[in-house]
Formats: sequence, C-alpha cells, structure tokens
Amino acid sequence: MKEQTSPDSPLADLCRQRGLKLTGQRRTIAFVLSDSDDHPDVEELYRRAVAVDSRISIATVYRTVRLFEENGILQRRDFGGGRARYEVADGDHGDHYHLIDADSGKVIEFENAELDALLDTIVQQMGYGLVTTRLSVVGRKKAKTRGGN
Amino acid sequence: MKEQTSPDSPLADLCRQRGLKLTGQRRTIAFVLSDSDDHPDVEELYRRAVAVDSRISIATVYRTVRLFEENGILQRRDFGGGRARYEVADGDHGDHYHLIDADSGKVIEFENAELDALLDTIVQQMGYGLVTTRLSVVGRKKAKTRGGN
DNA sequence: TTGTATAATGCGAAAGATTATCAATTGCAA
DNA sequence: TTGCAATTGATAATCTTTCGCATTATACAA
Repeated sequence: MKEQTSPDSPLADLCRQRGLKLTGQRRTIAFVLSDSDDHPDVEELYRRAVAVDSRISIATVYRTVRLFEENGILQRRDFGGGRARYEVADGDHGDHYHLIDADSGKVIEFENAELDALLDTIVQQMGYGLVTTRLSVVGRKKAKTRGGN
Repeated sequence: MKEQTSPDSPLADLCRQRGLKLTGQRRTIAFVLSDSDDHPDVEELYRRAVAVDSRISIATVYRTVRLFEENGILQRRDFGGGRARYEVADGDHGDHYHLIDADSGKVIEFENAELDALLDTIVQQMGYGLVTTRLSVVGRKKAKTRGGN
C-alpha cells in the first residue's frame, strides 16, 4: 500500500494561493492533475491518485474536483458519454476548443483567434457580454488513402 | 383521464417516412414536439404528453426521444443542469447555436453563417470532416443603465 | 513543539437521470 | 380478421454524483 506524500506542484501552489487548506489528498490530486495533459474523468483521476497514495477515497476526488472548479483551478468539460471531464484552467494562453474524433473518441485541442473574436462579436451584438464558451466539434478523419478504417 | 388520440403532425409523418411503427404514444409525443419551439427535457415532455393522453409512461418518453434522435428527428442538447434537453432537428435552415443567459438560464437561439463557415474551415484544416458542432455560449446581459449587479 | 477548533476525509447510503427487464398489449402486413 | 414481432407500462437496476456522519488531519496560536 502506497502511502507516499506527494511533492508540491504548480496546482498545489495555486491551492495555497486561494487560501484552501492543503491536505495530503489535495496535494496528491493537484500533483496528478499537474502531471496530466489530457481530459480525465473522475474515475480516471481516482485511479491515478490512488497509484500515488492509496489512502484516498473517490468521494474526496469528487469533492476536490468540484472545489478546484469553483476556485477557477480546473475546468469541467462535457464531451458526451455522461461523465464530466476535467482539465487544468490555463490562465496563460487564451481559450482553447476541442475536436473530438467521431470514431476513436480522441480529444484534440485547438486554438483559433479568429473564432475567439467572432464569438465575442456575435454575443456583443446580441446585447450580452461573453461569460463562457462551450464548444466542441465532432469530426471524422478524412481518409488520405481510400478504404480506410 | 384523457384518452385522446393525437392528430398527425409533421413529426408523425417523418416517423412514418423513416419506417418507424407509428404507435399512439409516438403520435402523441410527435404531436407535442411539433407543437414545441423551446428545448424541453424529458420530464417536461412527459408532462406535455400526459396532458394530451394520460396513458403514457415516462419510460416510453425516454425510449421515443432516443429513437427519434437516432433517426435524426430530434437533437439532444446539453445546457448544463444534468438533464438532456431536446429540440426538433431542422433539416431546413442551417445549424443554429444557443446563447444561455447566465442569470436567468433562458436559452436564445441564433444563427451565423460566418461562424458556420469558420468552424468548417478550421476542422478541414485539421484534416477532419465536420460531423457535429456543439456550441453554446453563456452570456450576461449588458446593463444599459449602470449600477446593475 | 503541543494543543485545539475547525475543516476535510472515508465509507456507505441516497439522490437524480436514464436504461433494462419482462409480461401484457398493440400496430400492421397478409 | 389473424398472427406475430415490436412496443408499452411498471418497476428494478445502473450509473454518476452528492450527502451524512463519525473519525482524522490541518492550520494556527501559545
């Protein structure tokens, strides 16, 4: 049984900055998240966290993920499939969007300044200020060589 | 107890065209949907359907809504809140998108050809063909008079 | 460092939405 | 009209997420 204390991580620092109590579990979850560049769901986060420190309950993962979202540390995404998925909220670079491969389910991130600007303009013209954009496009890979699959 | 047989409706015709067996319940649900121009969830559809013919179970509403979606008659939407919402799939005019009022939760539809084109271009450039776009923007109404909250 | 108030955790139960099961019923082609 | 496969209603089951509560750990002051 692993009982390792996780090292600090960029997200653990963020956690402290927001004045959140930094428990061992939160440190571990923050570590796992800092180490992820995909879009894990809670079950997957739980798996990764337990691999580091087995003294973690899935309820805590749910709670932590919600707490982090409320504090702007994480963003919740919905790619269909009935479970929420999470990714680190990048304060750095602008919004990014997601292309979902219709066949494999793989998620590919992309950015596009023109799209950012257009969405903002549209919303402004409707008399609103843009708060959040939820955009994911589902696409199917164009076969270069025919007869793919 | 209402036991009225619903009249046919545009969606009921579509149902027949797709070779689906047109039961009384499906006729009623199709009628209710044809009559709706909002984005009801299953619970709400069930309420509306029962008002027309009380011999309907919510299980049938779930089943029918799924069947209609699989046959391109309905589109499932997710506006947050944990329940799926449905709207008639317009084969006529192009895609439309949704602006959700951050304060009231109200859903406002809009279309934008420039946005259609840009999304298509982006996806093409990534080597994919566009299958579906899931886009909703959350916005907050700009106060004309200052001092709002 | 030690003690303490308070907040967080673990575990299992509960909630909420959706799907599956299965006997009884219905639509539809012959 | 008949027969049969598909559909329905009622309810159990499933799946994800949250809650309740006793126990434990954290931050902070002395």
